[in-house]
Amino acid sequence: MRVSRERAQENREQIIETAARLLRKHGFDGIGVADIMKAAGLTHGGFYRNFASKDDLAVKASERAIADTKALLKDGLAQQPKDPLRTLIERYVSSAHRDDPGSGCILPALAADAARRDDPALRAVFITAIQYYLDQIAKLSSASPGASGSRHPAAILSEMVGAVILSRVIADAPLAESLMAAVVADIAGPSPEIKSAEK
Amino acid sequence: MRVSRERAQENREQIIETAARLLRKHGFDGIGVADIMKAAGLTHGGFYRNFASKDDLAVKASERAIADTKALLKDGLAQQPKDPLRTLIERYVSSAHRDDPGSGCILPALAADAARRDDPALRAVFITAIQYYLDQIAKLSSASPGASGSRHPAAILSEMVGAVILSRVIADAPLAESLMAAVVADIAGPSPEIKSAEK
DNA sequence: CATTATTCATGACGACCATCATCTATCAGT
DNA sequence: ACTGATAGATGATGGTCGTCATGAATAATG
Repeated sequence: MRVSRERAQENREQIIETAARLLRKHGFDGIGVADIMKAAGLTHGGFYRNFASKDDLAVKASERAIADTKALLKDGLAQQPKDPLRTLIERYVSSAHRDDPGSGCILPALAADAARRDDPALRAVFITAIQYYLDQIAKLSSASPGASGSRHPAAILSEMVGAVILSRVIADAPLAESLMAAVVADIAGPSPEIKSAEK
Repeated sequence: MRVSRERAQENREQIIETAARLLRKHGFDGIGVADIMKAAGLTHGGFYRNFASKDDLAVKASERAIADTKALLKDGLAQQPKDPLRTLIERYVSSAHRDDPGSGCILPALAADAARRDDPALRAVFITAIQYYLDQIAKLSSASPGASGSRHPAAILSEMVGAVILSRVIADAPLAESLMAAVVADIAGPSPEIKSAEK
């Protein structure tokens, strides 16, 4: 059952895309190769022609997930150019992000899983993601009129990641909403509406 | 192969203790019932007389892990009564905690895993842990001379949890050390030695 | 001391896992 | 059009998983 080169490449992309979603949703150990292939519209047979191992796919899927997240962030910032740090935080620490780990940042979704494997390639991907966020936060901080100009980017990133993870365990409970609101206000300052109302 | 009631109870405790350690270290899906039992000095046969399922053990092991952490925190605070918030943060966001998830807080170790299961009992355990930390931080914040008196406890807890998770992916790299240092300083203010040197 | 109850070991069960061998159909190059 | 290469389907492999049935050995009970 051979298929055109072009189509084979599309299939490969589809596998990575699907894996990026399912691995973030179910964890590295929570989803199998066969299920990923089925979700990608294929059978498990062709897997090892495309990837050396499941771990190999995990690396490539994580890279893809980061690339997607970067693009998403770029779009978001372009849409709301003023107070970009607030825009980042409000999108990151949100119920939308909490409820859809499959298309969210890999750090809250998979960092704990990645930390348990001693796969240097996988770790490198996550370190790259962290560095990216640190750079981005540093840049946005200096360009923002917010209250957190002086905080270290590592502190802000830690807070963002922790908030999403905690809100995901809490799930629907109101505690999650108040936690997220507290974190957003802590990083970006009180919301502009409130600030103007106080005047 | 019957054993005294007392001994049976000890075995049960041993299983929970061992599970608390191994689950935190390897994740819920990273370690099996047989391995846990073996590490506890038993075979896998007697497991289902003690626990209804592996999920049941996960709940009880998580509860145990929290209880141990509470005791550890209490001891730590008793040893260094001044500036208790700083004491908490310095112990929580440390390379010792980063390098030994098996005896550390369940939140960075297992919250992401717990968030993926829809086991209300397990979630409840984690929510209890979060509430405990929030209460504790609120109490210690007001009793501390540090700079973070006005921050919301949820913001501080998120930052602590995120910092430990991120430092675990980064592992040995110097980036982890600088991240942890930044977070400690962010929450507890610059270290007292530095502060006194500035005078 | 005899009987009963119960803890744990041995072993098996079906399900799932990652991985690979083989085969088939069809694309790519001639 | 013919032929070799190859993507992907089918199916098997050995291993591991959670769970349970059985049995042996001994503590608890009378």
